[in-house]
Amino acid sequence: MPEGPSILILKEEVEQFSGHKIIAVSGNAAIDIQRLQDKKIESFKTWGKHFLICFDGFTVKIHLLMFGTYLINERKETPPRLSLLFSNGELNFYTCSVKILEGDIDLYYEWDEDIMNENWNPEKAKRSLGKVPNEMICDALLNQNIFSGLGNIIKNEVLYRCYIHPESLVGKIPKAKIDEIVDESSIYSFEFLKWKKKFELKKHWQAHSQNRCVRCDLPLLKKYTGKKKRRSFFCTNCQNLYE
DNA sequence: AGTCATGTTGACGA
DNA sequence: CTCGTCAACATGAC
Repeated sequence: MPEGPSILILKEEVEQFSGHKIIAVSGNAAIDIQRLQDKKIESFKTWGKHFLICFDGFTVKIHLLMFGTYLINERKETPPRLSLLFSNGELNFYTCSVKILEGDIDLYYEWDEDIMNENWNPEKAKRSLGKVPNEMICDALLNQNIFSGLGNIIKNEVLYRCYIHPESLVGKIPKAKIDEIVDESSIYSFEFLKWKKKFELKKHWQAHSQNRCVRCDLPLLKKYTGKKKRRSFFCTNCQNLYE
């Protein structure tokens, strides 16, 4: 379900509840959910794939992992992990991780690591990449403390766009190419967001889950790459391997 | 019907 | 102690 852009869509969809009081709370989340009863939501925030419900003094962190879903003003048959009722509607989360972060949320997150945050700092990402020269770029891109919000789809599309083989070592990739990858990670994420809203995301995939290179027409290779062993789709003809 | 996937954490052993 | 590996979680698309 979620990479960073999908979580931004979630945030947009629930803004109608920001500032509202929770008039009933239920669910099977492993936290003291009654604590949310009658509390007013100060704001919704996101840090990459983390969805944050901020209250006075604490924050509920929701991570949808691979299969998490949510419904607004609708319910499923299965019991919700967390269900919030407001005077103007309801918000239900299923099969997700729910945790509580105590105190000031700014102490938990470096907002400038989030590739879709208005304060995203690409120079910081480049510095962080400089510290992991022996990692494969496919792993480094998925590192949430360097590219918060970047997921496997974005990884594959960015590397394809930049002509970089996923198993390239970070320290061997020319600096200009590193800059391009860093910039493209944010650019592609916002295109992902735009296409996802129009329900036409998959139509625009050039590498992820694709069989053939649209540039040279050769078959794409599918391989579980790097320490993270996530699926990579790439063209060994068009994407350069730096090792 | 079995396989696989937009993800992360924690346990365990070398 | 640290590293790598693996299980666990859990749903829906094909």
